[in-house]
Amino acid sequence: MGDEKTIPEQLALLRRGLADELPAGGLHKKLIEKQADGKPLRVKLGVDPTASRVHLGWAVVLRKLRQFQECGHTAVLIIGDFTAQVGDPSGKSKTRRRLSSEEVQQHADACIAALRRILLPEPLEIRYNSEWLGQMSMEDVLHLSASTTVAQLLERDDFSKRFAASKAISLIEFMYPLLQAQDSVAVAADVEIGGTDQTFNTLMGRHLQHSLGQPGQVVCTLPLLVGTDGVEKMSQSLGNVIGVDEPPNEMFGKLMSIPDHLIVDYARLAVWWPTADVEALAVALEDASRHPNEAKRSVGRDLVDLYWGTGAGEEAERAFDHQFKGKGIPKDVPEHWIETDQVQLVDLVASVFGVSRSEARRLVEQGGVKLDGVVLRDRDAMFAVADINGGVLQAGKRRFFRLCSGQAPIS
RNA sequence: GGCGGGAUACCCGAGUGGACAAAGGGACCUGACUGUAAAUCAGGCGGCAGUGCCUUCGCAGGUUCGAAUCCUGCUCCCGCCA
Repeated sequence: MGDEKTIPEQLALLRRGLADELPAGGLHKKLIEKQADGKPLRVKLGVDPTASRVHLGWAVVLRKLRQFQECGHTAVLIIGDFTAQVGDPSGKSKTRRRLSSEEVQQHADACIAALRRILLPEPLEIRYNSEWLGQMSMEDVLHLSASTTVAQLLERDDFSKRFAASKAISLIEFMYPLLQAQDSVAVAADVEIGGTDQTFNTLMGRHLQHSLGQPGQVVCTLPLLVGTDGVEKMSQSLGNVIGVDEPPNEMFGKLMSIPDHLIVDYARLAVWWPTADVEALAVALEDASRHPNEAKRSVGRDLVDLYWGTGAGEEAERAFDHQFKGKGIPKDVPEHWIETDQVQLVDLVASVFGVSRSEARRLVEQGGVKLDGVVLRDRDAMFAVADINGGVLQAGKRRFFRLCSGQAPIS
């Protein structure tokens, strides 16, 4: 499809934002080899459906995969339905809970839809690794195990740390890198993309390919995106994520709440500004010629545009200012229907926001509850529903519901 | 197979007969400040109730006026030696 990019052009794009390229210069070599054969690269990215939501952290590697697609290479997306049940120990200091196959299947379905938001439909190959891993016999497994040694596995940072600290390392975790390596063999990957926490696993793929006489894949690692808490890597279980399918206002708002020191990372890895722009931004923030708030807005607008189309960012920014700067009530507020005639404040708050009555009581006592912008402090207050019909009840800064009298229309 | 250690609220982690809904920290929530940033300060953080009640300290029993704390059995986890 369309105009071929030259190799230098490709490299400029493909190397953007990379944390590492292993072996150094390997990408260039691969491109030349493959071009000589007249074939595109097979670029592997494995995702384990351990979570149901695709967030900006995943998007980092997905975008990179897409960039390969844009250069005409084949994206080989591996859904780790088998490995998800094994549980990659990467970066974890403790053993991960194993998921059931039902959970994995659900997650996989939910994820694929979101993945397609980022990847191009062509050239794309989607494979499930149960296809080959699920078929292996004990003999195959033993054969696979023979390709590496305990000493090699212990080179992995988190393994060695845990080992040194007398923490548990289960055998199943030990196997994980081998399984992932087997994926590379199965799809004959030329390149594998992963986060920096995948360095060991991806190199194991290269190692295994070599020992089976396959050309070894080039490994491209990308920095891990730090989550909205500014400390941990973005991960659904830590609740510090921005989902790629979040509505524009949410997305923009969450981006505004990230710590300042992450602005540059997000510009580079979440919005993929060109390298020069990212560097200029970093300098401007450093010498204070650019205000962090303004820079963040700019990144936020671009982020929202990226997922919701040009113009969506500006709109989200306006809504943001209205809600938080102007302390206004947002435009689109979910409705909450009340079927009784009278309600007591605490009951109302509890049912509207879905919290316990104790929690509701606290909110009221601490001045966190407002009706149409007016603080309500009397926890015993009774309201005739007719009087508050159409009003907007607010808890804290960001929870809003429009009160409606009567029965909710069937949806 | 033997020996030892452990299981406390979302997480880490004190508590070894009453004053324990259970120290402390983190996360989180609310308020102030502000750029919905950071830092800081104040309050909160099982449930129900106008301060009293109910459920909670791996599970099941028991001792006691009274147990997270003592006893018995069980489950699970970890380490060390073999």
